[in-house]
Amino acid sequence: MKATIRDVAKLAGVSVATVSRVMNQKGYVNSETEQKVNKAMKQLKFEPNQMARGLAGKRTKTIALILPDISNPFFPGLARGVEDIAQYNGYTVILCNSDDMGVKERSYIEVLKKKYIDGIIFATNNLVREDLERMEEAQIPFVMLDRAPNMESGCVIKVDNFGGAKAAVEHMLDVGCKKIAHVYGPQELTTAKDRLAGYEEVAKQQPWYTPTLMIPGNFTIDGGVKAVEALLGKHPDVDGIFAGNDLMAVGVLKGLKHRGISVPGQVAVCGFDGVNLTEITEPELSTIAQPIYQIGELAANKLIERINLSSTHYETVELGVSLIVRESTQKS
Amino acid sequence: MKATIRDVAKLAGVSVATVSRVMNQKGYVNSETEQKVNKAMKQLKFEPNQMARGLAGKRTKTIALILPDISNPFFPGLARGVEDIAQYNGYTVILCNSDDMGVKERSYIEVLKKKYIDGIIFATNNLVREDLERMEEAQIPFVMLDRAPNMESGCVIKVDNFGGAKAAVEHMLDVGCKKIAHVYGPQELTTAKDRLAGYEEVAKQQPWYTPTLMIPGNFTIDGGVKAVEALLGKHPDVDGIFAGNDLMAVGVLKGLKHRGISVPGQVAVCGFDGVNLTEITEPELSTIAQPIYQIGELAANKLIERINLSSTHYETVELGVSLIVRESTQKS
DNA sequence: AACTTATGTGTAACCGGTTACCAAAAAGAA
DNA sequence: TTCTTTTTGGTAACCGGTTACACATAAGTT
Repeated sequence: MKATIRDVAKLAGVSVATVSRVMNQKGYVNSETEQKVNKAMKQLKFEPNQMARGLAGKRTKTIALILPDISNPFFPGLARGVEDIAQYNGYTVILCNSDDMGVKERSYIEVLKKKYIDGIIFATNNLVREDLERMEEAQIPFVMLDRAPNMESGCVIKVDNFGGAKAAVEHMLDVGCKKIAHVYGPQELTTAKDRLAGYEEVAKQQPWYTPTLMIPGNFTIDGGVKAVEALLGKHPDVDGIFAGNDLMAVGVLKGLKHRGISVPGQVAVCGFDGVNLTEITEPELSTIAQPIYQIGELAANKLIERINLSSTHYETVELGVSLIVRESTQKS
Repeated sequence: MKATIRDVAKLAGVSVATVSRVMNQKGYVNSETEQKVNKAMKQLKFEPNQMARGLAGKRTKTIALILPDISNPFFPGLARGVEDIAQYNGYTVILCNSDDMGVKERSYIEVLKKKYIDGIIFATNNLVREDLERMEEAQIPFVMLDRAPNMESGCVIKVDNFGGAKAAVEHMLDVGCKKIAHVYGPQELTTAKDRLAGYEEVAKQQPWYTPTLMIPGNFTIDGGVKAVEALLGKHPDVDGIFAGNDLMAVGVLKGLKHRGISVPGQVAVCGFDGVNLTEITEPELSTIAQPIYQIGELAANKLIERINLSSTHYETVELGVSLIVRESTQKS
């Protein structure tokens, strides 16, 4: 039925080793022989069995992307970046949703190990040091997104959350806000923590600064809605809200709308992430955009680089973010 | 390093065949022997190498999901449904973005074949009959989404696009619309075609019906925006627009906003699909919701069923859609 | 001419499972 | 007691590649 390397060898009148050498461009092969082999491969429509290759050579040309939830609007773009680069380099990507649960992540790692995956990209935050160490032992290259760099190996890709948050608050001051609140995400996440820190850095310099202007929002739309309630109770006079991510910013918009407060007229709103949905809200949301797609690309590129070089040295890359000004902060 | 089946056999004092039998619960094994083997497996932390299993047994416990673009808001939910079911059944899913290009899809199929994937879910529409036939020959089970059923094998999952479109138009008539336009998607897609047909079915009965009320919109936000321009030129008096999908509905909303036309006051708008972003527009969008997540689940379940039964008979399942009424059609 | 070194190709073991086939012991039937 | 039939378990081939090692020639050095 399907041609094997031995069929090709027989047809070309050479040994399997030679065929293998031709396929993989490895070792010495006389160019005439090579022609013969190539012709035989064409003729038999030979397709090397990846399974067999994997077994013998320990390479599967498959990587995995573990993320919390592909339904979260932040991740499709990232996944797309990863997939495009993977595809370009002949890799295939396995998608894993962990719902941000450590157990699920660990169980995925086990499965992936058994499948001899070549490497893993973690867009999650629940693995403890120990888990990562086990990855190293198992010699599985990996890259992490938005992690605190407390390892001696592995690659971490992050964006300038601190700087981005500062830029957001400064921008809001620029457009004339006199009292800016911050709705922050889960503090176990470095991203959320850094953004909060960025807010505080700038806010602390302001006369209106007070800790109760910082409200938890859980990184969800609903969290944003609730945060507005909580906030307006204590500070009916806020005129700017910086949300720790776009989802919460959308929630904030909803909450304000519900209260009959106009945006940006009475309150300016700024998000963080730059997901597509910031363009379809009314008003459109100003936001600190992360280069989401590029992060995916970079992660995949770094991973593939590590796979090829079987290098494991610690490395961290920080990408910049950019302020995108839209209607939600046009106070003038 | 890693324990193999032979290590286990040696430790348990049995043969590899017995170990394999225990692992796979196949053939006769004395329960005492089984205990011994299980103990040995525990002790050595034996993890069967999936690669080897695949090579020998032709099963990889991996399925693929080929879709146009995971960044399109319709697909993350679908992918999530697929992944959840796959995961539950011990399968792993490979994600492939085809950008709706036949070439890419075909090239993916080739790659996936080489990787001995167990089955494929197509959420795309560019494969010709010939391609599908080749899949059958290769004995790869597959299920398709929203395809015209012109095959004698394969599983097709679809939703009631025709009925949904009718329901949308009827709903708009109910709320008092006197002239309803339709922005339709690419007619190569059965989904778009069926929705257009559904619109026509109801609209034709109305005194205001005229073909120029049907405008192409390309299934994109921008297409929706442009469609509004085109439409308002010819029919400044429309008071209802039914968009063939939510993305275009969002575009329509944007276009109307730009023209200073109020929704739903002057014009009611209804979308189709039920993607999340319909909840964050202003006003929130009424839409015909597809059970997106469930479609993914069903597709995965059907595929796995086919893999297990190696059945190939033609089958088509149609799911219902539901009208979700939100602000954009509350004319009263 | 004698000795290296580079080039070209084949043999066979190996990766780690699955399974067809065979043999022996235990249980049941005649 | 003897002859099936059912259990139980081992041997070894096989899946389809990769690659260490051996061997033969050609080319380059002294």
